[in-house]
Amino acid sequence: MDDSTEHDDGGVVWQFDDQVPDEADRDVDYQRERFVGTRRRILEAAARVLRDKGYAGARLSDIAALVRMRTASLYYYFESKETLAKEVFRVGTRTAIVHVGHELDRLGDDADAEARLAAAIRAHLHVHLGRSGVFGGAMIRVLGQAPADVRERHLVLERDYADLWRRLLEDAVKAEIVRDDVDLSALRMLLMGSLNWTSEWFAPGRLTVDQLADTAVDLVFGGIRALPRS
Amino acid sequence: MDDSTEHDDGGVVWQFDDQVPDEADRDVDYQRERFVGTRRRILEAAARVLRDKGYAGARLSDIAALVRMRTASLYYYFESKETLAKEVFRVGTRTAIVHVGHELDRLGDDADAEARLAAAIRAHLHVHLGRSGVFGGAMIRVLGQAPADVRERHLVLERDYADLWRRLLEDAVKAEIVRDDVDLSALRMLLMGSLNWTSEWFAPGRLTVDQLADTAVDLVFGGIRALPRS
DNA sequence: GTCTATAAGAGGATAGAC
DNA sequence: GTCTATCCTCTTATAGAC
Repeated sequence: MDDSTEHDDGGVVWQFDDQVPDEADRDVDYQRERFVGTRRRILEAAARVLRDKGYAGARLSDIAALVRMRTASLYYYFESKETLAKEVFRVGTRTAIVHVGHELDRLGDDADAEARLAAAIRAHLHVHLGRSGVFGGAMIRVLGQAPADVRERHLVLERDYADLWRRLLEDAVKAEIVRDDVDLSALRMLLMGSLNWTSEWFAPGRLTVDQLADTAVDLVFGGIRALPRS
Repeated sequence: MDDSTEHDDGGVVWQFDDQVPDEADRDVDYQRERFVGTRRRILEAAARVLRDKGYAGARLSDIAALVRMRTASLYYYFESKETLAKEVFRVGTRTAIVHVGHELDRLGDDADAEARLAAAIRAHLHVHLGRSGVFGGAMIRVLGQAPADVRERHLVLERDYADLWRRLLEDAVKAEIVRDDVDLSALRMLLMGSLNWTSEWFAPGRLTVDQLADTAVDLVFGGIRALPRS
């Protein structure tokens, strides 16, 4: 087991990347777990506050209050607000990459391009709308207004995720599952928009996440036009 | 002519709502125009800064700098940061409502439901991606993190715009243009997400706004699936 | 690990000159 | 109308006790 651990969330496993400070004396597992656990609670609180208040509006005191701490105590876990935010964004994107990748692996390589694309759509929605969807929501809403430093460093990861989707779509075009007469980048971004925006409006109730995912897959592939009577 | 004036923007007419302070002595048209013009330049600068920095991160000094003023001078036009932001959001939504409505009127009532829906999609994209698309971008990105007061007051307008789309879609379902086997709210929000998200990634270049709009209409109606060889 | 106390600076807002 | 000067509050971050 490497230094990345798991936080189960209805199938979605959030990709924290728990780094214990080097200098600290943590040869006792219990201490390590405690440290890591608190660090995560802070990250989750930070994600929530970032999403709701924006980057500048997210006060460390709000985050601290959510985990019942004083502001100053946060500095035991993160060196600055910037570091904390960077980590929230990293968790958001890395989780999406890993979870979508995982679901694709589960399908196996012999699954057809349509099944793979559908699985990716479902997985992406589960990441964004699951119990810990705050990370996705925070990233989507706030990344664009974070300091240039934070944003630029994150572009690398973002590109990885974009590449994943680009490949999925290219494969689907080659397999003649997806039409080849439209700009594939535009198609991809229109699709991502549709999925990402769900975190702005969806709340389980009339529809479950699974039902929404079914609807999305259905509409994405078939469009909204009524089929002619047969 | 009422107190709402026009700012041409490639077909999209931004709906400013220029209110001259009551107390002021503005019987000279020239003075009024000057006041209104400056007010708009401030609103546009505010929209840009809000979009790029978020609500809390948008400094009045940034906005003032864009219009080459000192921060204090802004208070001659707006009583607070909140008032200014409220007005930016109002311009964003009102413009969308008016412009989409206008384009629908141009079609006339005898246009079929598909043409009307397509026109609305195109109009929405033009509002968000036109030269003054900052207003739409600002609203979409920032409304969710604005103070509760600002947000709640804006919900009324938002609802008007949502109703417009709801009606368009319901009509299209009745006309058997749009399928009736999926949750119409989900369909509407997936569509809006797709369109709204464009302001996060689209830049005219490989595609023009018109070409993107064509692609979007095409994909929304027909979906991404390749048609079987005929 | 978490706290209290406090330094250091930023940013919204007001007063009043020009 | 726009400016300079200033007030006041809030927020990040550090120091050091427990």
